[in-house]
This record gives sequence, C-alpha cells and structure tokens, in this order.
Amino acid sequence: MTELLRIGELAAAAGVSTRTIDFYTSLGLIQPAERTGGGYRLYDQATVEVIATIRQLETSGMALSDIAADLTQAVSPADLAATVTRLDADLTALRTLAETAGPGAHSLVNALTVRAHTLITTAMELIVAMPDV
Amino acid sequence: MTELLRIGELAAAAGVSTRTIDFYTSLGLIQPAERTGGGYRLYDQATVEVIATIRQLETSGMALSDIAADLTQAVSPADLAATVTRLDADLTALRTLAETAGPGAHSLVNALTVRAHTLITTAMELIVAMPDV
DNA sequence: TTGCTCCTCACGTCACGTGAGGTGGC
DNA sequence: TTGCTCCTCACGTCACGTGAGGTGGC
Repeated sequence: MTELLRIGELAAAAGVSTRTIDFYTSLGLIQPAERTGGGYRLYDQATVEVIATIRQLETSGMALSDIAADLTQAVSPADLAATVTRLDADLTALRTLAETAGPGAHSLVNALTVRAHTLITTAMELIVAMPDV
Repeated sequence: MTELLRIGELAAAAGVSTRTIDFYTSLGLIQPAERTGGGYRLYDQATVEVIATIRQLETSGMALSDIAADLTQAVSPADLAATVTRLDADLTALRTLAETAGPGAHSLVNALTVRAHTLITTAMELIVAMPDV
C-alpha cells in the first residue's frame, strides 16, 4: 500500500537536495527500503519524517554522527517512558534551582530551556506525523 | 577588592589561549572591565566563570553568536519560570502521546527527549557554576 | 531520446579558532 | 632587555554539504 519513493521524489517531499539524500544515506542516517534491479534506491515514505527530525536535531547542535548513532538504536515504549520520566524529574529540579540563579544565569538558562522545548514540540509533531510506522 | 586580570592571567585561569580570549572579546562574548593607559585589557575575575559557561554552551551545540545574543539579554526570574512551565506542560502531553507512537517513532522521540534532557542538565550545571554573577 | 539515478573525487562554505609579525607598554 | 600585550591579516581545521562528470537504468 505504501508507495516507495525514488531519491528525487524523497528530496522534493523532504525539501532538501538529492545530494543531501545521497549524503545522509552514505552516513547511515537514512536507508532505502529496497533497490530496483538497476540499483535505484527506493525509500519508505516515513523517511520524510526522519529527515525532518534530523534537520531539527542538527539545528539543536547535534553532530550527524551522533544522530546516526541514536537512529540505529532500538528503543522500547518502556525505554521512552523512562527517558521522559528522567527529563521530568530534572525539570522539577531545575524549577527549584532556578530560584537560586544569579542574574547572569537567567538568560542562558532560559535560552537552553526554550531549546529543549523546541525539541519536545518536534517530538510531539513526529508522533502525530508517523503513527503507523 | 576584586583584582583585575590581564589577558595572559585570564587565559591561564580559564584554561584557554590568549588568542581565544582575544577572539571572544572581539565577538562581544566577554568584555574587559577597563583598559590601562597603554591599552592593556583588564578583565573582571568573574569572566573566568563566563568563559567556562561559554565552553559548556558551545559543547551543547550553541553557536557563539547565539550565546553572545543571550548573554546580552535581560530575562527576569518570572520569564524563566514561565518558560519552564511551558516545557513542563508539553512534557506531560508528550508522555500521554508517546503511548500512541508507532514503533518507528520511538527511537526518534527518544533521541529528541535525551537531547532536551542534555540541555536541561547543562542549564542546571550553569546555575550552580555561576550563582553570583 | 530524455530525464533520472548511481558513484566518486574534489571543491565550497561556514564556524571556530590560531599563527605570525610588527608595535608599543611594563 | 625581557616578556607581555595590542591589532590585523591570513591560514588551518573540521563538519556539512555540493559540483561535476562519466555511467547505466527508465
């Protein structure tokens, strides 16, 4: 049912160049679901979302090699729940700690928190965007 | 009472080269408290902590230009508290939403959440490191 | 045939420094 | 004098792509 995309189609859908798709594939950030007899790469449609996520993580300052490491990792629903819980706990701690922050730290802490928020927002959008993959 | 540091002394205290101090000063990341008659820059001792913070934020992937922008921004404790509250709310929403996530989304959402956690951890360390500035 | 794709090697660009060299203060 | 500092211009390095060119599938 799901249609596979050739590199040009994927590039258009993801809003990047075919060279970037090439490059990301060579780094193992994305993989073609299969190849045609002639060697053409055929990508799953969900790869569009993966690329959007990669771009988001890049913007947040992650190196592509680190992103690749994360993407190839198997994560269970329980793992994910535990990760969210850990963040939640430290966020509560941050709220308390923030009251003791010197004036010079406020803007920096705020900037970091805003960045963290952006990532969480992206995570939510991602879940909505690829519910069945 | 607080002694001022010349560039070589500041560099030694902060564990970076004088050229880096030069560079950070040219970007407006740090500023000398004053200059001698001969033009020597004299830095406040608190600049050592500022440099440590800059290095940490760099490691977390922030561009120096972004750090400079944040350093010059005034953020009130109330602003910061509001930012934390917004993140907290979306984190609660993410927890619920995560239960509906397809298998393909787990590792991506986890990677984004871990990344967000790293930023929050950095924020906490930052508050502890520069309490009086 | 036309446009698409594959692969590879080399080049471009931007951020972040760093080297070096001539200068003057200490 | 010695070592420190100032300033400037150019170079080094690393990550992240991008150009180009020859190839074969569609």
